[in-house]
Amino acid sequence: MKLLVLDGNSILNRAYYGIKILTTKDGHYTNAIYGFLTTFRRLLDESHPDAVAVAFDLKAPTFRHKAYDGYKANRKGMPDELAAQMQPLKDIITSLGFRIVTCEGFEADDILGTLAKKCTDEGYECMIATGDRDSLQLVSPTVTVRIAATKFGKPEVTLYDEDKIMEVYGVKPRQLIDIKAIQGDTSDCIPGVAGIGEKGAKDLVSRFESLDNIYENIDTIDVKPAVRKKLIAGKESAYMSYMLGTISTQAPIDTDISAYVPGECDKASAAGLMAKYELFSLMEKWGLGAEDITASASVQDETADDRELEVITDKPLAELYEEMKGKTVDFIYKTDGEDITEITVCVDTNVYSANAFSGDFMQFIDSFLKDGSIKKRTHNCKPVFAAADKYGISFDGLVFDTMLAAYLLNPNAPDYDLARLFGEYSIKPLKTNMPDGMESFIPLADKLAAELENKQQMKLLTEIELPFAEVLASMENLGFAVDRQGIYDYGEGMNGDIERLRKSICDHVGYEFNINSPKQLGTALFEKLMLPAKKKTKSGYSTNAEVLEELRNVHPVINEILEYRTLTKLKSTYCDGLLKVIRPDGRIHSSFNQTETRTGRISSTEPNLQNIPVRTERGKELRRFFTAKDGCVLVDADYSQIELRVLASISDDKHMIKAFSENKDIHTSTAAKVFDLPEEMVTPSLRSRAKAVNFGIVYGIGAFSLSKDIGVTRKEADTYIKDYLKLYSGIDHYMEHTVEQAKKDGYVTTMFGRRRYLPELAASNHNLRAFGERVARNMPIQGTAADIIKIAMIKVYDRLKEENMRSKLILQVHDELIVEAPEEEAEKAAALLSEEMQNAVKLAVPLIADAGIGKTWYEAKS
DNA sequence: TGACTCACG
DNA sequence: ACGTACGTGAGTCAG
Repeated sequence: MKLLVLDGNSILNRAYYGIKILTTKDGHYTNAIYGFLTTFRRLLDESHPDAVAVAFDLKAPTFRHKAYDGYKANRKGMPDELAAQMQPLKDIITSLGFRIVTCEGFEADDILGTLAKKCTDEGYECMIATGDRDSLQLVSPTVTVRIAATKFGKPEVTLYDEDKIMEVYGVKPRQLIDIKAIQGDTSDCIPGVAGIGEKGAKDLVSRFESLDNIYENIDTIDVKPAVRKKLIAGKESAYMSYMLGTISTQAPIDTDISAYVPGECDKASAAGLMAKYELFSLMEKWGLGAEDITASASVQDETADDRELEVITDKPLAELYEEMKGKTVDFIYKTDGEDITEITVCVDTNVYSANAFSGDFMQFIDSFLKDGSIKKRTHNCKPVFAAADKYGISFDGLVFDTMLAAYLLNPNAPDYDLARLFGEYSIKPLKTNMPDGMESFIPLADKLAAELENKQQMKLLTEIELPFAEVLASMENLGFAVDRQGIYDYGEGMNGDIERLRKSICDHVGYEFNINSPKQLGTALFEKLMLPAKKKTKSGYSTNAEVLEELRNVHPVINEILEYRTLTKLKSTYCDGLLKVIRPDGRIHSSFNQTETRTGRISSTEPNLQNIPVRTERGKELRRFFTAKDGCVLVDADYSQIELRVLASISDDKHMIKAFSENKDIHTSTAAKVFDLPEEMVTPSLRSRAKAVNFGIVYGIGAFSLSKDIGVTRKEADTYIKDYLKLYSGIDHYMEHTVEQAKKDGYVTTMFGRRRYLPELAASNHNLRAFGERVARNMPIQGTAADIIKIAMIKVYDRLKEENMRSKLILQVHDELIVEAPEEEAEKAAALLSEEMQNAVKLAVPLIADAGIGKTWYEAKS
């Protein structure tokens, strides 16, 4: 018989601090539950116990604070975010069939001790799993301790037997109590012997065996007089500490080991709970599947959908197409990354599959996709738009996309994979004679559609995200022409400078080292050259540009390091990076992700074309190699101050609206107001401070960060902000109102109904909550701007098509659009672009977009 | 894999 | 008492 005993509280605690905060979409914290169950599973798999007990302290344990927490230390309980996870975890453990043990007046440790002793008495093996080291004293030939830690979000288990303890501590397990009795333990309020610490205690016990031995021979043992004196003075305290430090083996609990043999797992309730806490990745590990969620009570009480799907295999595709006309059709598909290779469609309750080997597959795809009378629902429409675009067929009649819908419902989700969505939304599959995914897709689509209606986001989906996916697909297919040779030469041209700098830097330091390693660089600068270290990071000295900037005048090597960093960044990320992704057509085809950001912006990957250098002249040069194909030019237009205009509009601030309506330079206008000067008197320096304040306001601002940004004292920065908010009282009011509303609703929204949930606002952790508040202030602004440019892009795309122009939209960089236009169309395209951008939506202030034309991105950017 | 750094809006 | 602005992606190092 083998018993596994878990110290529930300490493992939960370790899990909580070892895994970054995780919440479900409605704000339940789950990171500790997740970590605990991962560790638990691992322990079971590694030790194969016959019986399992999970011990918990009865009252919420006091979270151990370090001394500087002062008098509050004893009153501060565990963080709310952790306490809230306790009961759900216990429920899950119970439903999995395991027994939880608690005992009034005894700690979890004592339960471990009692069960370990009982096992020893009965000749059983006992395995203890815990997060802290107190239990190591229980180790014996038949009792082992596994110290479970969670590092980098992964469970780590270290096994301690007698040998390992001897190796680490140099003593036998029982002697750990003696050491503790002398050393003490502040976190457990064990005094020990005053004046003797870890080293001294270890030394004494390893030389003289035990506390008793030491005191019995206190006059004759070989120790320094000072130590002897401390020992004598602390004798009473030592013996009291010994008692406090000894784990009880007498807790009045059920010690019939066979009573801890796990019972049947109640799959339905375990799966129901895991689904409720969105712990889908755990379900598989615990042998639970989607069918178990279905069986769970939380799903059963919902109105059952008893439609039954029938898979039909022998209908000619041409007939199938006829059958679909005028109906709503659900389809899911597979691609090989390029083309659609397989499609499954559902008409009424009949399911049909076809793949690239079916006779008239392409013909079918063509007629199916282009027929707008067929209303289509699918998951992830962009690749379908891309494939259709590639073959020159149109894709019409799309009315719903579960991926985009799920993103709108909650942009915080880790991904939008179908399998995860089935779990998250507790989907009960329809009955079918041949499961292929459609049986779950249909109820998912129905459910998401109902949710979107509920939250009044259906328009956002059908009028923005769905048509926008088509625009993105087109941009991905088109790509951006580049001058391969130009990029290559530019990169090669830097090699000499990089090597010269590398040599010189190593000469300054006095030895060869890897400048790319922040660790080695930190050592070189702050230990070898003894430069004053400003900031520290978790793992050492900070060497970022901000820190180095301040050391510029301290040592000539700093300048070279900064230059080295700039050049190697340009070389590796941009030159080497871009050269790797140029396709045979001479163009770079970035991927645009529509469901990545929490604000509604898109992101660009492989490569990221949204962070091509522009702020420095040397970096900006790269844009000379982003060109238009022969006979074409680039038209580039960007919004002027779109976020501040959005802010002026949604906050309805009369001063800011006035400034924009009069087409004023907003930063100058702000400076004039905040510093109480006529606009003509605003110096560039004052303007740039005002600019920083405007930025700060958009980001949710703090006086400290603002002061750092513009180099004034914190107090001055604070005055700027106060004055600003007094002058722009509409903004002040808006900011307060938004945060208040967010706390009430749990989410914020853009002008177009895009949402972002903010579980952080309910956090007890001050920093986390403050972060939530900044996000609450920023997201509606950034998100509304993102909505606006999406609308503009759809309009530009449609107009170019309508007017039969050959100009094409090829890139978006948040507030900037780039069109590749035949030379003869350039002027018209530029006018069209600015016009559609400016008229995308109607705000309380005008939207301004300036367009430029040029052969390269460098020249086109106005 | 996470931490650090730095490129962009 | 605390820590320090919003949103991204990529390259590099080191454990």
